[in-house]
Amino acid sequence: MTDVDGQVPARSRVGGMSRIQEKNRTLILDAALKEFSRYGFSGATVERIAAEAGMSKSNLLYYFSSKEAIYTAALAYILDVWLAPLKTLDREGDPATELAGYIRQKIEISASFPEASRLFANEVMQGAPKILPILETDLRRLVAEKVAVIESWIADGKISKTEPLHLIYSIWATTQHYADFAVQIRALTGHDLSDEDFKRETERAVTQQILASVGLRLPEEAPETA
Amino acid sequence: MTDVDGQVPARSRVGGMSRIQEKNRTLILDAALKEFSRYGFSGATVERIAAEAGMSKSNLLYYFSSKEAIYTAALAYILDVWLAPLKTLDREGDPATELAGYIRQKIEISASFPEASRLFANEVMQGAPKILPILETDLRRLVAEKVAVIESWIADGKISKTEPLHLIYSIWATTQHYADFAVQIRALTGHDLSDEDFKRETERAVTQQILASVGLRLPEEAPETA
DNA sequence: TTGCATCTTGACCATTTGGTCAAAAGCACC
DNA sequence: GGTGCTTTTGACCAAATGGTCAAGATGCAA
Repeated sequence: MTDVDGQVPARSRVGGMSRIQEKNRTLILDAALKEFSRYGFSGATVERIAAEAGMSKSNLLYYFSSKEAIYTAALAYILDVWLAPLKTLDREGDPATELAGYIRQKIEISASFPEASRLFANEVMQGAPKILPILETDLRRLVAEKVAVIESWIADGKISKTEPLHLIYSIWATTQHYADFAVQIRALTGHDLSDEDFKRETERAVTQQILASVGLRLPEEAPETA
Repeated sequence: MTDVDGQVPARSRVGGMSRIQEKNRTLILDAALKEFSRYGFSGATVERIAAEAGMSKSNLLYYFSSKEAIYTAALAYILDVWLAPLKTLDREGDPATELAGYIRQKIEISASFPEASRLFANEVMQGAPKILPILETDLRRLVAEKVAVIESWIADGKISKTEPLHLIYSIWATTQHYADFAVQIRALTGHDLSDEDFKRETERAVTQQILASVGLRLPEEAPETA
């Protein structure tokens, strides 16, 4: 996770921060996520973030030394969540199940943290000024690893011949699309991933499509928890 | 195309504008496209757009009354290009050829006007403040029409049963991804759609994937023009 | 060349906004 | 209740930026 941090006021309880600090930093990061994802870095204002977090601008700047520091911290705040699903792709597992699981997680995140998706998209679209280093190291390594997994599936004849990178890109693209372009989708259909039915249908459609592209079919639905 | 316009200085040659006006408006719109797609609406500065267009800020504001007017005009400037490919989907044509053609056009645009793609993505991600009305009318109508086309293909047994909307979304998502997330892709692979080989490979991979999802295979490559 | 509309610009203004600072309010511990 | 840290805030500042304006340059028809 390289440098990415947001400076903590001077001497804090060793190994952690005070209750107040912890609470406020979280409040701020949540507000920042909302603001930055809605308006982008330049469009966001520190004042509004502070208001959303329920404190004065000065106080916010007591916790984070600058707008940039808030932004960077917000990015770091979501990055783990963002990358976690890919890490679960397991070479030993059944490809259909693995891919379906990955897609389910991605869509779940698009549904529950659309702001995270948009923040990330925004950052990358602006040229990834803050996280390019991470993309070039951590993400690159992770992706290379998973490309190898997919290649092993191909080699074992478990899925049809495919360009692993493009497979990954299209999973990213399709799943994130429902968060990033939610407004457009809503304008066209009135639906939204916050709509349970639409979410289920989306997950099914995306999964079916991706699996078909590597010659697989939908795995059996996991029976309801009942 | 609803309202979307950018005000022309007072009395102009009936039915058109002077040479200078035409030239400068184009210069400005090109510069604006670059700037807005790179920094988003708020992050863009009129000064920089003017510089890029090779004129003073005051002069730019002689042609467009405000930053917002430039932005709106830039959106209108790209909107046609943006929507054109979908219009070509022909019910009478062969589904594999039609879809492949559509995908080719989308990727072509992602490659040659990545700024257009990013500008559009940016606008939609910010809640489509300017073009929501267009999405809800023109785009909605166009999409409904093409959904019907796809449904007719399904009814005729030409492609396998699919959710037409999701099919369209995934074509949008995958093709635009290569423009919007170009930086990320470059960070991972060093490649880019400006790379002819990579572009060809991408087009092939995306087409293959989309076609497979509806039970089709790649149509024969059109032989080289030789 | 003159006269007029178009075009172009620098000086200027008001507002927004990121960030500083010193002082006040809380709070914990003796 | 005093002492010293942490937390909180309003007043304030400087830079950036969108937009105005009056004056000057340019192009063009007669």
